[in-house]
Amino acid sequence: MPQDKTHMRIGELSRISGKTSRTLHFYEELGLLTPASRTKGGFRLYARSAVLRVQWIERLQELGFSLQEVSAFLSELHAHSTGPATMSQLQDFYRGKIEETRAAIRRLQDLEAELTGAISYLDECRACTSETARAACLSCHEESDRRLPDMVAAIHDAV
Amino acid sequence: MPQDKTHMRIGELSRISGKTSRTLHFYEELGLLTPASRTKGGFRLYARSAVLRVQWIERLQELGFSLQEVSAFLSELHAHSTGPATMSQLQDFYRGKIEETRAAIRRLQDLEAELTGAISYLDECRACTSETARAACLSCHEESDRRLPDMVAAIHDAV
DNA sequence: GACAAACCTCACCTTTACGTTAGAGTGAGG
DNA sequence: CCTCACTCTAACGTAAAGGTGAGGTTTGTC
Repeated sequence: MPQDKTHMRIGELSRISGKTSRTLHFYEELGLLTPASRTKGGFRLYARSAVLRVQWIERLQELGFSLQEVSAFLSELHAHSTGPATMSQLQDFYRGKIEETRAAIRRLQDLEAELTGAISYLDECRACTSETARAACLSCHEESDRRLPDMVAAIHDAV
Repeated sequence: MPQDKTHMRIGELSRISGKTSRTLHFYEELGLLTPASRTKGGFRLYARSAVLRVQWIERLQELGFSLQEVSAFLSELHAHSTGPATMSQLQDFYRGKIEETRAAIRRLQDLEAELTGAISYLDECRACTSETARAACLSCHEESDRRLPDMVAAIHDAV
């Protein structure tokens, strides 16, 4: 067993974090994750906190950051960040993305509404297609107050 | 001027849809978009409804569909879809993704909350760092009831 | 010391959704 | 007919985020 409880090799970090070792190597290439040390033989030894770091990267990715962006931020941090400025920079970094995140949420909600609209339109549609031809179906709502949703319209000439 | 008002060449479709002509070519390669006809010289002529089609593709992409998936769906439609079944298939197609979309929204909302939490934590943090050293800052909330957010913790050992 | 499992460093492969020339042909106005 | 903007096909390039060996070394155990 690895005689050092405060450090782990890449396999363990991999198991804990759910990332492959290739991925961890890759993060290292990008400067996102550096092993605390190495064995004499060259094996990477990670601090326990590396797990946090990997999870952090994962979250940022889910927020739509690219690994490049994360790496750029970390460099910036190392470059001209003295003490408390770090926390301020972190805040700016997050503030920058939160509006984007909200916009993404709104966009998805709009799309969800469109989907729901199309589905319910098609529900009505189904009711009248059972005994009518498709050609009739395609216009069966024409006198209805319901407008043909774009999500359905785009398919009309498709078939 | 192109003497046919019901058709347009790729440039116009490109302008209207905001996609480059390369993109439209690409869609065609994937079977997502077919010109209604060609000029004798070989220029693509698109129907007006092509605009709808392109927008539809765009929406599906935003919903997380890959172009392959869209193309697969269209093939399926062409293959064994007779009349009204089409609309039913479209419905299934949409129903399949709506749960995923909702999950994506929830995920983003959670992340947004994490971001907000981190930002406000750092707000408090800033108040006390003005006259204390960074080392102190890093633990200045230790006795507080507020837990150190993961989004902040991961950065602690980074610098 | 021997062995297996884990690890190392290259270095090329994969997918997605296009971008980017290259070289040639087309269409409409003048 | 000329010209110029537009379009054609074909084919190679790109970026992101790893995957997949190859060939060799280290660790820890027996």
